Amino acid sequence: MPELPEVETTKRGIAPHVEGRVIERVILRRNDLRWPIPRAIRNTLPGQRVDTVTRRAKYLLLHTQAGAALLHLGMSGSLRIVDATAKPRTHDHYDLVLDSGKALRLNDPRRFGSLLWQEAGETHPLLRDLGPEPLSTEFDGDWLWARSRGRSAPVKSFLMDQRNVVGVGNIYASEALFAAGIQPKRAAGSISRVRYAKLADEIQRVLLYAITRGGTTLRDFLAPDGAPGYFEQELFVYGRAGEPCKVCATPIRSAVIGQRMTYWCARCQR
DNA sequence: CGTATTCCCTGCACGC
DNA sequence: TGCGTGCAGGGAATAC
Repeated sequence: MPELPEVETTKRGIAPHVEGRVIERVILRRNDLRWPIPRAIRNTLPGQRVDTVTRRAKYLLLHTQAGAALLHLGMSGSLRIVDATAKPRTHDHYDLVLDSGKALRLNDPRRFGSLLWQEAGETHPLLRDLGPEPLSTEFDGDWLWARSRGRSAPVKSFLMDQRNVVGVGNIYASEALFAAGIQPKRAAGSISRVRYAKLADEIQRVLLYAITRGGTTLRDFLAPDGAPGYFEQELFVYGRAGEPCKVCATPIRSAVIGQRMTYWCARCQR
């Protein structure tokens, strides 16, 4: 399940193969993923040169003179650079065929991913209301603190709301809250400025660490498998219900918060 | 406006 | 061995 570190790793993996290349043609093996694939992907994108590849939240943007293709991996998507002639496998939904003889190919079994189009000079509606990038300078504890005043929702749900900060998915929300010693069910508005400073730091630390780890597998973008950005044995709470806390040995608890499974240590997190 | 719930989809773990 | 069931998850849409 790609979270921000995986998407960032994917960006770094594909950029050298895609930037400066012309997309010669687009092969769509179905007309929709999460949403219908817009006409411009078929009509406008072919023939365009990709100037840069950037990331916004969990979207990858392939920028061209005419506009940008927006690629989202959903929860099961992965992108690989393949030979354009390579036979597609099950769930290979589209190819962006490059003038290098390679193709950028999406595989996405659950089809929660998307392929959208943003006209040059415009911002796609789905990107309009997004909060700050967690690794940017505009994101810090004061931002979270100010945004959370008067909010009764659990801090974990608050963190996963893309309007407050983007890219903090289910795994990293649990992990960052553990690292900051904050109980995930606590109302967002009841947490002090000082504790939000710690939380913001931990969010950045956890994400940066995962990106570092993902970076070690960048070469695999030309190989069959994707690149995980984290390793199970390095998780402190996620997926460890009933197992001993790695810090204090108290059994890790779990509960559904905001329709998402959440893990925490009742002793380390208050 | 903020919060809670529903929905999309498939692979996999699990129980019989 | 095979089948049915339930669950997971990003996040927009919908309901309240």
